[in-house]
Amino acid sequence: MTKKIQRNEIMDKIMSLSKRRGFIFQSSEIYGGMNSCWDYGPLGVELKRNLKNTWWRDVITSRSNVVGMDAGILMHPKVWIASGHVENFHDPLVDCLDCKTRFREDKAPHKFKCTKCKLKFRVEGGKIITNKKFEEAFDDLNASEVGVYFNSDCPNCKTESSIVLDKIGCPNCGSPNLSAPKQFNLMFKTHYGPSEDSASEIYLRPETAQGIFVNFNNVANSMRGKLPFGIGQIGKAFRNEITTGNFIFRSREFEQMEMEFFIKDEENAKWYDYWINERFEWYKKIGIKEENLRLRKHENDELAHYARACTDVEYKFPFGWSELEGIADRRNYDLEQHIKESGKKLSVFDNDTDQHIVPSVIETSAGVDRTMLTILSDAYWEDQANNRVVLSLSPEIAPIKVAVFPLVNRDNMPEIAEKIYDDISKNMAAFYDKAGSIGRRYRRQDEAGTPFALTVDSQTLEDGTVTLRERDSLEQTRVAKDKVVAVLIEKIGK
RNA sequence: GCGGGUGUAGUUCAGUGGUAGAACACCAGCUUCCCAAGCUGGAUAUGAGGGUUCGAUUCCCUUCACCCGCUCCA
Repeated sequence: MTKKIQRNEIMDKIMSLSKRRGFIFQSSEIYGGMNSCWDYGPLGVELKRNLKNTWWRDVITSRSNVVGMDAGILMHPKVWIASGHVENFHDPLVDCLDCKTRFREDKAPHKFKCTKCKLKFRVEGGKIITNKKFEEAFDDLNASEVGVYFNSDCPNCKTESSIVLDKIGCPNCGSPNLSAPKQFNLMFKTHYGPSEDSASEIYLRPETAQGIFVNFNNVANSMRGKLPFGIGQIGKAFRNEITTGNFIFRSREFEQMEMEFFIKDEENAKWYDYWINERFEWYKKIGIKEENLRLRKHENDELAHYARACTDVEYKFPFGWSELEGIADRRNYDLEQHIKESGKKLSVFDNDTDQHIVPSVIETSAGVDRTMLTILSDAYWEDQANNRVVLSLSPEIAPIKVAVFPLVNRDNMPEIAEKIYDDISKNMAAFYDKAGSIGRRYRRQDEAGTPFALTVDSQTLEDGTVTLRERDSLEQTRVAKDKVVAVLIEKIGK
């Protein structure tokens, strides 16, 4: 109980800080807001850009065998037929009319019977289970649509509307009193063309990955790709989620950082392990505390049908452990699907075997916004001893690297400080502030996550050194003002 | 979408069927030689729409948003 209250408090504090300091605002706030849509403010956008740049550098440009690309959000409708999203990207949900819980219909055990003949069967996990005597009766029925059996005709004796629910059902209260299942398609539809009636209906992409797969030949040819090689991409994706929430954790418009690493199928285990490790280490590298990170391997029953294996990087959010990134062994499912649908060859020539092969793929799929929330939650702390709120962002991703202050607004200190600020801001994101007491200005920057502050004081007038103050330790050292850029660059470590 | 809770300033909260208040934050000035000090002044709010009423921020209805749960995933 107390735990729950504490959790909410931390999320509330992060949300409030995000707004106060200009990290994240609610979308369209002056019109009452948009359900789980969020905008990034001045500090948020810098943090996000730094995050994406770090990913781009560490996954793409620092590797000789990975390249980037940027596909459009709008794609040919057939892409989503091939990928399986049109057919599979929806959830049939049922409401219990008694206890009001909603659940996926195929997750609840259903038992049906015919009121005339002796037919009884149950539907569990998308499969019809019956005794052998009645097996043939079910040839034409689709086991995944449990709802169709309510009041349906008996497939055995053909009596009309004779099938009733025998036993159910609601995984929560056990009641058989359920609503008809509703289908929720999770893809955003829109019209491609200015006139709605003549325009074709297309989708906003629900993931960035397919933009990579459909460009496989283009990229492989232009970069002369030899296995193994990867293609990465950062971009927006859209899903009409049934439930959203937890601040920016799950929203309908979100940004992904995805990389498809194409390999020979027999090397799948090696590269799968390799990327799990790489990606896990990356989160530590951007400053996330190791004790708040873990890997979770998917059980066989939660794997997508095409996936051989999947492991999530999870973070311990204030609301609990949740997924940040999935590393999946997708075999060559996606390329094969596009080969089938488009009729084009999507393969590379393997010199070892003198054959064209359709490579398998290890996918790393990370959520930008989730990582943002991770960074903010992980960096947030309250320094009781010094009565301050601090975001301990790593210098590399901090929106502002250094703040420059005159200790007091006289004796030429503001002018000297402004000059230092001008020099620094040519090299990195800096911030100049002369308003209020020095302590207040330090506090403001602590909340913004600025790792360093430089203060011009009376000693500066004498010997040309300034105070360098570190955010987390509050330690102060003196640095010659013409060396600050070099010192800072070294401390930021880029 | 369903159930429960909540909407008052930038934030966190008071309060009232009759002029809406505080703290912190913010802005300007003074003061100030290193960690939210002080003084003076200032700007800013009842989520939206409708109803009842002489009068609604308060009561009622609708709607929107946020939080928690169900569920799902990046």
